[in-house]
Amino acid sequence: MSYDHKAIDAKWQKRWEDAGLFNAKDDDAREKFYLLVEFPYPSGAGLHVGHPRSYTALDTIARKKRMEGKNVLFPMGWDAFGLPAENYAIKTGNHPATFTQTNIDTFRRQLKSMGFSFDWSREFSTTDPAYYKWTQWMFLQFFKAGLAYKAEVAINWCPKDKCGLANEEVIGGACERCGTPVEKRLKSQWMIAITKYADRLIDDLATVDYLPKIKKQQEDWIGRSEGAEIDFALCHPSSHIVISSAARDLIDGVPPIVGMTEKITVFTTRPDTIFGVTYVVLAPEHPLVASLTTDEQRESVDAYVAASTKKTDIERGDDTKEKTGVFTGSFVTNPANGEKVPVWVADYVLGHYGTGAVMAVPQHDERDCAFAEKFGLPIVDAPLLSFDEAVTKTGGKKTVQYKLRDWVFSRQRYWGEPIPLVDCGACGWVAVSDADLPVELPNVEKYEPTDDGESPLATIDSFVNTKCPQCGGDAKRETDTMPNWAGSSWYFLRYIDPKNDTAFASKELLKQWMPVDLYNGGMEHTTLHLLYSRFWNKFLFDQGLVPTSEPYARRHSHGLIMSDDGTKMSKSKGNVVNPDDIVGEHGADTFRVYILFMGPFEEPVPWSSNGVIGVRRFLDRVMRMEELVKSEKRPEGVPSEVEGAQVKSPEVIRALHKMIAKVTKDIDGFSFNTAVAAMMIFVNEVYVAGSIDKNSLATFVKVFAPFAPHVANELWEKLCMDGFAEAQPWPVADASLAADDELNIAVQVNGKLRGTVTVPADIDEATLIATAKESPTVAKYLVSEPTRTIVVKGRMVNFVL
RNA sequence: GCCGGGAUGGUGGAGUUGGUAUACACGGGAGACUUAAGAUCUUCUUCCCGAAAGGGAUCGUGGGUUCGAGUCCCACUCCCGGCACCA
Repeated sequence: MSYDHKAIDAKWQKRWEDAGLFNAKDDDAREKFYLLVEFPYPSGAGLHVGHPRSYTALDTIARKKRMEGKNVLFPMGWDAFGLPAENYAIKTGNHPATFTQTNIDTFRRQLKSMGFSFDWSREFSTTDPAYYKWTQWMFLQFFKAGLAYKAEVAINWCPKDKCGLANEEVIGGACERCGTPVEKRLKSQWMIAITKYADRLIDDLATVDYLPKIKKQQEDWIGRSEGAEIDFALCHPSSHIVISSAARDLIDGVPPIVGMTEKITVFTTRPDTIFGVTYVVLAPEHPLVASLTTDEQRESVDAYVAASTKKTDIERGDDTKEKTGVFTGSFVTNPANGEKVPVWVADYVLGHYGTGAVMAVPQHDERDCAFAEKFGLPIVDAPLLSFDEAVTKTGGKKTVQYKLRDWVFSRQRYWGEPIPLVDCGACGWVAVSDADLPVELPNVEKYEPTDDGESPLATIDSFVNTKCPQCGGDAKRETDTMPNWAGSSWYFLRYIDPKNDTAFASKELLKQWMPVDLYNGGMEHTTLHLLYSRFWNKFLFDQGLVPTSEPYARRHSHGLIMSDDGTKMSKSKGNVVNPDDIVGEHGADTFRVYILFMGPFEEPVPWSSNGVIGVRRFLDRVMRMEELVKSEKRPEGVPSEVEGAQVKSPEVIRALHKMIAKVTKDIDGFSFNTAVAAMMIFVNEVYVAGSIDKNSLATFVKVFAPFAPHVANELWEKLCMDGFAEAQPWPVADASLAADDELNIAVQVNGKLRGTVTVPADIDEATLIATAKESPTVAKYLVSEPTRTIVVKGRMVNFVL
């Protein structure tokens, strides 16, 4: 017999919704628990089986937490700005909002069909003007605090998407979305000074409970290294050294040089190797390159710099290729020993890191060594100083450098939040006043970026031309939009107070609900969304707008669901599993339990259609347990007046309490696969016993409810119990009822298993040893008296001869 | 190259602070029920030898520590992820 999943799924989903069972309560004496899953981008393809892995796991936790008496906030919404909707709009001419709305409706229907206990009353989309009003408002707080600034920078440019990319969106030198190699392009962009928070973003990791690999990845991405800046004076400062301000601005991260420069400042983490310096290298972008180049060398240096700037990051980053470079003709003095060393230009030195100049120590650095060998530069074996000695001797200063760069916040696209700033000839960049927020996206005829790489908003005169909020004069709006990471950087705050139109959320409610107690998401967001949102929250905290410095108390992460052949599911390969098919054919609970059972939550696991069928069989078995209540045979000696259904089997009771203990522990430890196995073992025990009393079955149903809520409630109702299964308190295991009265003890001779003995659980050691010795399979190996006997309580006896 | 994480039956995976390796499930075999199929139930299923009793081997490879190692240590091979000329 197979249960009717379609009827049962629909019946309980409707009842939950009608009862508002999963809505979080704002004024509630119970302890709060805020669970968060990454809200999806509602793509046209619909929900992928990968999405629900995270949702199912946290839904199970949410349901258990409610049963444990917590006031649970478990919301869902839509991260809906982004390129796919825009590309669709470009192709079809339809507004991306229409497409997005259709997709949201599909996603919502799919999520509801799985019975997730989201609080749908708090749903919103980042594309709602009532939401992005506050995204814009927050951007203005960055702007007013001086953390948002416009800069002419060499940005990562994707020629296919015609769009600038943040450092974090470039994977191996290629566009994260389309894989096109990114180019460098000089562009005026809005930046946010995330680097100002670099130290806190690292140091505060000590205050949160993240998986170690997540912490590590964030630390490495921020890439703090401690070293020193050391000046190398020019040997022949000449009057032709003039630094144009334009040249200085070319370099991101290099502070403007004041006055005449007669030195090169390098950054090194190894000042102790200063005596081994045999040359100094400037990045091709370094502002001193032009002025340091002598007339004899000018032609070759100019050609080299021109060639380097044309290279993509992939070409330049290829460290397997031979090093290239060229001599400038100038020399500097080693401040430690007065030695004269040549200055070279080479693109293995990066313009954006440190000072864009390095002291080369071929003896201690592989790259310097390769370069020195290629160009015949000396390699000297010199004595080492201590770090501090070296800094003092060279007159250098200790500094810290980061790999993290400021966040490029401008996108030249349509489907994003407009940056709410206007450019006034008289006042410069001015914030749109709060009363005029949101700056809504205007309708455009063409959604494509312009050929010179401007946002399509630039073509809408009625949008662009405006008045300055400060002086009232003619001004022009910024036409760039925000990256799609903007809306997701603070969405966890909006769930707390989603309808508020006077603030992004009320302070009282923020204080009540923050921080997020448990946040689960993909590892791929560790250096993007997770870092951005931590930074964003820290900034709001500094502004006194949110109550906690860290947004997420705990961060966990799930593995990918792979195709059954172990490769990634992809549309092009046609091996994508549609959750609708599984839910339609086997029901929501089969889908949920399979997702949890298929493998360890943190690991990637292949999808198996057979595994799904196995889970469905299990659910059918669970549903049929009800028959075992009615058909129980009364054991010998039990008086007839005891109601048959209430006769308790000690084996079942013991199995029940073992199962409760195991499942409780496993949910808390994210071991959902073994929790499911524990419930299967219990059900198997019940079938072996051939009967179960009603109370025990009801207890099982409560434990089962967070995993398979539809089947659990149906069974709950069949047992004539009142209310919802998930409205019951979470069962507590009784250790005394779970304890075995007899134990199987392994008996070893010289560490080799030679037999087992079954003994009473409370046996004393001497009796146990005696029993073990007499065991027939063991006795024959005991050719002499043991020199040593090792007893592990409740487990084994080992005789050492 | 550097930094993480892995490697357990035909398959996905369990394996406590070092203490009966292979739980649970899939797949497969045999049987019951059925006109039959499916479903369900019973049962076997790490490998090798053996009719069985039993014995031997086994957690990527090779060493080590220990009464005892999947688990700890050393070296190596392969796989997955992250970073990648960051001085």
